[in-house]
Amino acid sequence: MTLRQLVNKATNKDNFTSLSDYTNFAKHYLDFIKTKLQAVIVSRNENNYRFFQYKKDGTYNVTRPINSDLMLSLEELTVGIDPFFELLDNVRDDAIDTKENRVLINNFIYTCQQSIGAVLDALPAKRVNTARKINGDLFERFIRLIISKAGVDVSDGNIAVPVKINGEIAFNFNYQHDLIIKVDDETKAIGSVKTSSKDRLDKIFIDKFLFNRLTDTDTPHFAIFLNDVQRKGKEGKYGVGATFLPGHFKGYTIKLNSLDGVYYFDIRPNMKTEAILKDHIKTFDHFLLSDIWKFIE
DNA sequence: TTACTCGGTGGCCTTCGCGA
DNA sequence: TCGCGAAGGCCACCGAGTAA
Repeated sequence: MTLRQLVNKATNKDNFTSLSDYTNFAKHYLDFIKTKLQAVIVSRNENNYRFFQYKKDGTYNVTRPINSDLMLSLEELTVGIDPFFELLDNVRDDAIDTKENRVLINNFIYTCQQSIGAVLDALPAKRVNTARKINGDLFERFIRLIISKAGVDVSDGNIAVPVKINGEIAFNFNYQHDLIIKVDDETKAIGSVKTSSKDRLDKIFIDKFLFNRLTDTDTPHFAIFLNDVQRKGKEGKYGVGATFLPGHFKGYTIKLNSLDGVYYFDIRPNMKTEAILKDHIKTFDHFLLSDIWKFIE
């Protein structure tokens, strides 16, 4: 596929309605980047990140940072497709829980999603906001498809919570949720899916606090993030900057309420070592192989 | 059909903190 | 005191949903 064809495909969300659509798109993109890039730029500050620069057909745009430790090659992705679908079908089987499968889950999903994001980075400057919106929506949809494939009833949508003043319903508080996990029509957990936590971390904590207070329930709330890095620097000096705010996370966790799960595909190093963070933040495989089943029990 | 609201993204800018 | 990188916040714009 040419870059133009990839961009045309990525900008139409109707092209992504099944898991196969995502894997096929990633295959085409990984095939493209093997030979048709202008350059691969290594991040100055964290060397495992790469930036792909397109040729003239992509107006020499430079992509978002791609974690080379997670991004699969075309060959690795192709070999991983059947095992990936098989493990989704048997995700509760103890035999599935191996180190290799956990790595496959995280890297496979990361690769498919970043393929879309990186293609959208080829859009001209005037369409960057379109690209951002589409990328976020497609990530949401991807995660819903994965959870659904694993056999869990999941949807998105609005939940209107009536707010009473002096015993009378005064107005409705509308929540738009990315993931609503249900069992027999009963909401068991609510999830947020975002490509990064940037500027939106606080809201997730506050949403849990208010929702449970208004509904007088203890509904679990969790969050799934793709990564928390963004490109920084100028031409020739590209690096990555973290967009995760550890102080805010710890503050809300300790002083408001902790979330019932926070999952990353591209987890930041400090999330694995810093107190409080390492107790509350895990990679996505933990969600799929264990935590989600606790929510629906 | 139109107007409006809400939630989504990542680049860019300012402020802060630390080391030389 | 200065310079640099990290941290934190602002912003523009888009798309979906909903009410009028």
